[in-house]
Amino acid sequence: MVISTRGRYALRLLLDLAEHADEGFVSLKDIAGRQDISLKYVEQLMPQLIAAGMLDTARGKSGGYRLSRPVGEYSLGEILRATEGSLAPVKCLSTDENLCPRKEKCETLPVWTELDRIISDYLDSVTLKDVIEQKNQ
Amino acid sequence: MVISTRGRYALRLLLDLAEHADEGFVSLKDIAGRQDISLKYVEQLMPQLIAAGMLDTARGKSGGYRLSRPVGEYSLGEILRATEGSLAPVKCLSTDENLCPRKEKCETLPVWTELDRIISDYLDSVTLKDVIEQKNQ
DNA sequence: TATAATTCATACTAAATAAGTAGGGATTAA
DNA sequence: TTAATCCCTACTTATTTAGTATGAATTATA
Repeated sequence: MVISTRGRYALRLLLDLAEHADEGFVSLKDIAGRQDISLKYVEQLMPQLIAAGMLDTARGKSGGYRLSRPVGEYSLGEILRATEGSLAPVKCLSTDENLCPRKEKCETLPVWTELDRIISDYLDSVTLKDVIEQKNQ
Repeated sequence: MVISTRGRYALRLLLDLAEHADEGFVSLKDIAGRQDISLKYVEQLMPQLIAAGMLDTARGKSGGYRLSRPVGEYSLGEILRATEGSLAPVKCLSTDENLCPRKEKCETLPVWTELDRIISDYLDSVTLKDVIEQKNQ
């Protein structure tokens, strides 16, 4: 799995926000309810999305979240990278670079690198807007 | 991670066999030694590769393994699917299909389906021969 | 100004998966 | 006959994923 629950939930959460963009700040409770996801779990995804500059927030009563940009300006790559940390399909490519001692002579590394590029290219090319309009293929 | 140690090891193992194809049956001990992988761990990958018809084996003393086809006829997709079980980038796509109750109405499913297709297409297009000749890009 | 609804922060727990070990049986060339 | 090999199954450990729990800080609103 390149993409775990964190990334999938984050995406659904941003889509929900996009679809309720006219309602001002939307509370996580509402989103979690609609999306049928644990409130407490989703709360943990927020800091990373905020750090990535994807959301405006309002604290306190009647607070909530709001997209900070037009929906066409969120790529899935950005969203998933923010929540997953990495989209690398093999361990060799993620975490710290000097991990694998075979790196230099490894015959398979070029394949992983290319696969990684293909995955990233695709996910970077699709935006929230595309998903909402179902222009994914 | 789409691809875990199992798949990476299996690939290296088949590459090693390809590069020693002129030596007849090659023992796992030799391969594991050269590739610096635990013999006992690699032994567990073999049944799946054999079941997939990728190898000829000889049991008993001076036995071992041998590729059963020309190197150009092994795609990485086949190798990795045999050892990993699935190459699906999200859980929604693998295991049993009726897993997710949101399946019907899910807005994100088309993206995962397309990503899955892209990954499979690439891995199915590269063969052991390509890797050996470093024609991966 | 009190209160209830919210975000925000941190720690903990449980479940699942990945990775590796271990022991020994079956087979067969030498 | 023996040593080297494949083959089979069970167990163990480490890592990651997923989810719970507690509660402090903030703020609109009654």
